[in-house]
Amino acid sequence: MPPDFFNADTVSIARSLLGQLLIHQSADGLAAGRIVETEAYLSVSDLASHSASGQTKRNAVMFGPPGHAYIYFTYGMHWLLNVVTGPVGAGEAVLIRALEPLSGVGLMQQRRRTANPKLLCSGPAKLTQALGITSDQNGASLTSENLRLEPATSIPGNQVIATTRIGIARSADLPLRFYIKNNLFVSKP
DNA sequence: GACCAGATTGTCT
DNA sequence: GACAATCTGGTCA
Repeated sequence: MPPDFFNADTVSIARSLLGQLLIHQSADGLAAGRIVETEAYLSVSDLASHSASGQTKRNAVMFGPPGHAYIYFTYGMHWLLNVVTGPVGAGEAVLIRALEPLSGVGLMQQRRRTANPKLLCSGPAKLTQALGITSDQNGASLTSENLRLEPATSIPGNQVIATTRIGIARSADLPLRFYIKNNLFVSKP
């Protein structure tokens, strides 16, 4: 994606990331998929966002330059990948929640220990495992050679479902989750 | 398909 | 010391 793609309105970016490609080249090989589900996390008005209570060591990347990867660890075992958005210091990001596997499916199957294509990337922790993304990539640019977002398909507005986000308690009523209508690879319809 | 418990650890109060 | 932007495998239907 062009670098200024990320210095824009977070909700617009969450919508327009649908259909684009996420690619990770690791020592084990290349794995890539098409983004089919995202969630926007905003600034002070959004109590579910990690940035809501100010900057800490953990969420520092979220307040840094847009277009970088904010990756954090949760539930004692899962890595979640976010795209930092908006101007520097905004503290906003888009969580990548699901991919449709495209390349390196064999590698994904190996990493996920399942052959079922629907179980490879249909959730935020599943896709990081399938692509081999961990804290090693925290703060990395998403326009770099090894880890990047690439433009692919543009999804028409009438094919995008907007609904409430998953797994949060505060600001749970905001319609900030977006996914491609009727897509088989979303985490939950 | 729906519901539920257990896993497991970094981060912040 | 509590909790977490989740997943899996179990039970029951």
